[in-house]
Amino acid sequence: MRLSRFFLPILRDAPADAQIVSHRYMLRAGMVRQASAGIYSWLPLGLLVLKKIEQIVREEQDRAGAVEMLMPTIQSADLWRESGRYQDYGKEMLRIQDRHKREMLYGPTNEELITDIFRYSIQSYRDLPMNLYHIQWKFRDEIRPRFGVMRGREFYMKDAYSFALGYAAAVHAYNQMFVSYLRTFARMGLQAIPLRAETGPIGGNLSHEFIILAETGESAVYCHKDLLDLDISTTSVDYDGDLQSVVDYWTDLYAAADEKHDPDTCPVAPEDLVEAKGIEVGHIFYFGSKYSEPMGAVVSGPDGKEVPVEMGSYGIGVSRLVGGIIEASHDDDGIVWPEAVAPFDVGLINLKASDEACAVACESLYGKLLAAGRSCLYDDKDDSAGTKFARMDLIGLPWQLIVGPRRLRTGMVELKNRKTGERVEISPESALSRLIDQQIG
RNA sequence: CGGGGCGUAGCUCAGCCAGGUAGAGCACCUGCUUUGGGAGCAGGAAGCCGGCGGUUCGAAUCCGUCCGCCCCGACCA
Repeated sequence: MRLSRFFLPILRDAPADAQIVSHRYMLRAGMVRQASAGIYSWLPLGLLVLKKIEQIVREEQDRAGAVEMLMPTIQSADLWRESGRYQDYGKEMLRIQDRHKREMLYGPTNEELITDIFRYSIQSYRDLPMNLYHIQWKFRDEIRPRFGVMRGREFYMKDAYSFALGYAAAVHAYNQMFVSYLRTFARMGLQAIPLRAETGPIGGNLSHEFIILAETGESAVYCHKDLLDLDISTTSVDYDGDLQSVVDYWTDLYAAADEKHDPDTCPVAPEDLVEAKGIEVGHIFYFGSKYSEPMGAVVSGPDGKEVPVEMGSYGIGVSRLVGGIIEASHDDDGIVWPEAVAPFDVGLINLKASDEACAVACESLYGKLLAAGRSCLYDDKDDSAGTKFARMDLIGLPWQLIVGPRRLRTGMVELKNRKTGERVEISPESALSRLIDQQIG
């Protein structure tokens, strides 16, 4: 993408509304624009990141055996009356009427809808287990939306729903999601910590939330320091095999949210205890027959008798992750995208657009990067060098390929790593081979 | 929903206390000079001062009301 043809409304000053760093950088980098309280338009740069995250989530869900589908944003109130949640959910649910005065709602979650689909289609235990997910916009009319996309009212979420016969199978489905969440967040360059959690309005009796550590996180977290060093990528995972050992490995070490942590009874020695701030990016629930029973989602078991299916639901806040990753990865100059979620792999800077040699060199590099399958934002604008550097640092692409007349006279360009700040003077050919041949992103 | 605050140009803000016909920086447009860390000079365009009502000869400024937004708290992917 040529910057001259892209839509990247950079702000030099952050709007006064934005308080936390991710919100400020998202606005300054032209990723989002607020439409109203807690509701955002996703501008091109933000959408690219949102899609990258979405795709990683999708791939890991698929890998874990979940099957993608798509449910609507608008739901009928009738289903929610069946489960009893039409009353329970309260004002957080946005209720609307259609022209026939039918009561509708903008879905805050989809347990009812998926249970309805399931009961209509599945009658036999032979079709179980099953895990269906979708990635769709949700709306929760938060009392106080804040922190940009971190706590919007409208948000993009992956939600999966598992159906199983019996407790053991249901827990296996739960464990599958548990492990896939660890993998999902690890791929985004995040260290996620699973915390035993309350089940809240979703219901049930087994639940974990996944939080990532960031200084600006909303809640305090206490955990054993070794938990921060666990790495799921070194564990080979067989989703059909026994996952309990993996789950145990990740839950044996102490980890507790602020409200559950008691310094007096904490089993971890003070020198091993880490206190940090966290952002919740995922939450999984096992809730048995809470919905299947009232809604009549039953299957015939091996003995021919009907039993309600055991369910779980599993959410990842996709749009929240965009902000969460920035919270976890930025510096004073701007965002520092992990390569896996960066909107472009490479930022190509032409320091002097009016210089013929620079333009020719940049065009060549740009073409070769694209031909090799690398995404590249080519800054071909006629701005001063300082402006270009500051802008590219702000939007945080992992690699900057800098072409200026001074170095080009000796046939060299410069390659800068956004994260480390390391710059090397290098030939264009070497730069290309480093960007293309090496596994980046 | 309780408490606090703010709405003036795309963004950051001044002006309001003490009423007199709209300001700055950045961004934008034109020209020239610049080009390795947010360039310089000159010129230009841009605002029903959140809406409505009131007081007044006169309201961005004072009063009332509504709307929007932000922050703190209780709730949440």
